[in-house]
Amino acid sequence: MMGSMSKHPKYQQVADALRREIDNGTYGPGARLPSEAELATRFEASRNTVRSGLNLLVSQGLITSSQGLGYEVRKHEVFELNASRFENLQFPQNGDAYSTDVMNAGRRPHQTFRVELTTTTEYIAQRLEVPAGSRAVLRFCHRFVDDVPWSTQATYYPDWLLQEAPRLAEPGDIAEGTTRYLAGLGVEQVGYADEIATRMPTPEEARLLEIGPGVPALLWTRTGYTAERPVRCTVTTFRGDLNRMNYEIGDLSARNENEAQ
Amino acid sequence: MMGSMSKHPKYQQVADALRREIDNGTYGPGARLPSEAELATRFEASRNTVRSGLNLLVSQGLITSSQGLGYEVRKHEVFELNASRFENLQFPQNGDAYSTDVMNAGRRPHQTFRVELTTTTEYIAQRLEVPAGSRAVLRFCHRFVDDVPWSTQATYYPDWLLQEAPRLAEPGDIAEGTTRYLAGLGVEQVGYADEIATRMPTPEEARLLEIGPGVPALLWTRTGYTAERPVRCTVTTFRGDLNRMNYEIGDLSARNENEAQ
DNA sequence: CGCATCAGCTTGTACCAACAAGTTGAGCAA
DNA sequence: TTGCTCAACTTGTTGGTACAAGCTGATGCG
Repeated sequence: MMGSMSKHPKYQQVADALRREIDNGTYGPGARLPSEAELATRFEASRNTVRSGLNLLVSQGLITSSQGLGYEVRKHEVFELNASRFENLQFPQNGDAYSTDVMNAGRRPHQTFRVELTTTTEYIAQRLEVPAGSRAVLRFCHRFVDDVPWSTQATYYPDWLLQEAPRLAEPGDIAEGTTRYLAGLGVEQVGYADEIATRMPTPEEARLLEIGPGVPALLWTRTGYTAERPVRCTVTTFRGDLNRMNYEIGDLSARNENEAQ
Repeated sequence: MMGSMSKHPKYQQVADALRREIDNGTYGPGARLPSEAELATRFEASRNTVRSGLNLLVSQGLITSSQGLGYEVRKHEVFELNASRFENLQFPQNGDAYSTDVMNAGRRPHQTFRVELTTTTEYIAQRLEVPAGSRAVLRFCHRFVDDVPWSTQATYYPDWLLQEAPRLAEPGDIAEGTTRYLAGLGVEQVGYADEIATRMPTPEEARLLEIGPGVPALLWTRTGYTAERPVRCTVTTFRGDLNRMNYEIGDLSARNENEAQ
């Protein structure tokens, strides 16, 4: 402790020391860290300084804190999302694929659903190739796994499509699935463009998904096209710490059959 | 100011108020916020309380701070990454595709490169289907755009492959590209598995990519397979605020030809 | 035994003070 | 003019204090 000789600020030394001890297993996933008072003694720092260091680790997603309980090392439990799977399955607007996926993993799925008439943001309008602010139907889905918020999914359909497919604007599920419904009306999707982005969640997103500090959001935008033009744009928001997106490209069929055994 | 009646803590009210003003354009991208002292007066709070609020916005990636200068609203400049493009191009290990991409965008590319013999981490070993800790060649690339760090790319080749392809372990570029080199030796890639994840950067990543607080990292793992087994695993790390990953699935060829015009 | 209370731990919020360190522009000296 | 110094701003760091609020287990009453 004497000759640290470091020109780093003290709160950073605290954070670095704790990070090392978390990395090397001194404090494993789920373990409780010493209290602020104990750390203050150990590092010969004030409680405020120790708090600054801990705060750094919190905002880096390494630990969490709860009043009355203390700090504990975050444990990561990742849920794999296979984006390629939906290629043939069609997109699970009514949550069929989602529900079976979750139940197959031994979890309990739950979702809320609503439909509303809204106007397009710049972002959505650009992808649907309609004027910004034009009318659109939003079908919104809020999904939970074991009562833990998992994702929000917002699918926008452009105004012109509603003439051909009025049931899109009606509240409630479309039993056969929107993709099949649209295909039955001659609107057939031939391809997708996916965009994946990440950023810190907005307060609204943090509330809906119960995202704590230091955890980024993973945003998945899928725009579906017929041969002529885009027909839908889906923005799905995930908790970044609980999800990973997977794509398979090329011919891995032989491999996948192996893994299935 | 009088009847706020809010049970939210004061530092959160400060953060919320500033966030609203950033959202509604009072402070646009790049704008400078009032100083801590001014905000303290306006919100009738101490400097520390104002700092707590500002800190919240910093760790949410909404603003940045610099000593002596003040706080300013972060401006987002996104660089699109088209993952599907590499499907046919082969993976640009020597940076050819990267350099042309960047120069086409009117930017100046720059990269450093090194090769080293290392051992596999659990994560890499699992994807290469080799024992954890086994020997592997790491070809590491650090990329810049206009001298701003852009990405780090680490490609691992399993031990067994070095018997057939010794040049992988030699320092320096492989002129024709590693994929072509391997194909010439009969090691032909037939598919990829991509994984995309996000999390807050480690200090090491934050240093290499100059990632400030409140900005997540975007991790792209691509495992390349021959018909029999994995032959390489590439982990690319991006700044989450500067990059977006794009995939195209299905038949969008007609659309892409249109856009090219 | 069952259960409510409370002491004693934890973190959260809010304030004050002082000084360090980075930036900028005014103003002076060569 | 040019170039340097420095005052006056900015945020960064570190210490202190006090009280609020959440959690847990021990205590003791009924």
